[in-house]
Amino acid sequence: MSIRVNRKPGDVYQHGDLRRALVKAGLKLLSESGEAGLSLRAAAELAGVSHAAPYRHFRDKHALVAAIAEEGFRLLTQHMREAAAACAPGDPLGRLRALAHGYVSFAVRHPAYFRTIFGGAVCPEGETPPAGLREAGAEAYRVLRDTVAEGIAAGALRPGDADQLSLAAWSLVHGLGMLIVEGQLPDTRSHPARVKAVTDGMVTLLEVGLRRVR
Amino acid sequence: MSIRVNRKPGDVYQHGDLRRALVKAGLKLLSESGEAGLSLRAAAELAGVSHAAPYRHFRDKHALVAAIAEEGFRLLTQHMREAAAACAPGDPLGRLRALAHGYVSFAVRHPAYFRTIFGGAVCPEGETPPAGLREAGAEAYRVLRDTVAEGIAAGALRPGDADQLSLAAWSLVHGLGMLIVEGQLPDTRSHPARVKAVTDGMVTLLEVGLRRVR
DNA sequence: ACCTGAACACCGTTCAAGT
DNA sequence: ACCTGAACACCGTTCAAGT
Repeated sequence: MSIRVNRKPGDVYQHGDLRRALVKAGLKLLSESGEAGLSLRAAAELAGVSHAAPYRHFRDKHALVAAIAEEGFRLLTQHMREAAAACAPGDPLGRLRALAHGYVSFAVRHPAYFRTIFGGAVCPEGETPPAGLREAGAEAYRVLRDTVAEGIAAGALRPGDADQLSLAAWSLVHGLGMLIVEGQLPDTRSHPARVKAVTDGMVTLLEVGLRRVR
Repeated sequence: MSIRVNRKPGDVYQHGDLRRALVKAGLKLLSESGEAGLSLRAAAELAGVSHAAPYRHFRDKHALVAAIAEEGFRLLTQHMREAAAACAPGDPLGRLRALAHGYVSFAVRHPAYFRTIFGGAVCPEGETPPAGLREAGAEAYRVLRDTVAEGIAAGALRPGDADQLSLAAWSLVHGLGMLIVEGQLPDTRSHPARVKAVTDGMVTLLEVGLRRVR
């Protein structure tokens, strides 16, 4: 048996890392050409392999897209965490607001990632997304839920089921992000200031609604 | 000039109605095979014409999908109206709740329509959906906004900007519908009772938040 | 074990040609 | 004016064959 050590100039991935290289290529394709530009063959070409090679690592295109979406979801979670980190500790309402801004601003800044994460290409229609992607989603949800629970415990939020409040908050920012990205809110499309204002207004509404009445 | 009166057995559309026949074929494909089954060629075949014929009526596939989405949006609006009609007049809060249930239940019952209406296939990425689809969206929004305005005027809802409240309500139900349809809420996927319960809880939360404090 | 190249069925789009 | 049929470039997927 021989292990190839020298790679040809065209090779852009390390031996054994084709899977990772394909995911990275997919993210690049999404950034540069949008969802329409994401094809299995283009990802293979970017990774420097034949169009059939990806099938060694992914059962079908859905599986590749799901892996790309999982990576995108972790970027979204990181984006939310960073937005919240700028906030003073012990201020769950401010943290909630920061998470909301982080979520919506990620959607606006990376529309192709956002669409892919929550799009139907991730698995056959009618099926549930694969475990890795669901776990990435659960991680993002946990960040939100922890903040909501903290807010309830601190008495800043109206007492209630933390999951119900969290799901409502998620639906709110997710719906807003989707409507903006899909062009249903023409005023906000590519008007960052308008996006921020609309998000702010909506978060204020959420806060007013969820705040504990004193 | 001659007008063809007799159609061959394979013809399924009236002369001059190919456009309508293609939209109808598209809706059928969506219902039966989902988004993946919606192709220009399949729609043409269902309508009984060659794969090149649609280009007489639609500039490209985006234009056909947009026309199908417009029709789907009008079905969604009708679904909302019917849900609200079962409600006592002069009860804006109940009407708002009915609209929310109508919106989410349409998403669950017609996931392929819902995905297509708000999906990226409706126009090239980065562009705004065509006028017809935007008007269909504006019509649905008006139904919601009128109810919100009525609620404010009647003193049932907290005073405020009707557009801001309406956008928040739309985002909430849209986000919930999307998360369910895309399989992000595994508990609700194909569990109608659970969907109803979750929607109900969220609408209650919305009501509590928006209700005028007495 | 991992990848290649040919092959297949499908797709969107264009265009000369037919009526 | 409206549609057809061939053609082109692309796609996902499979499979025998190579190392």
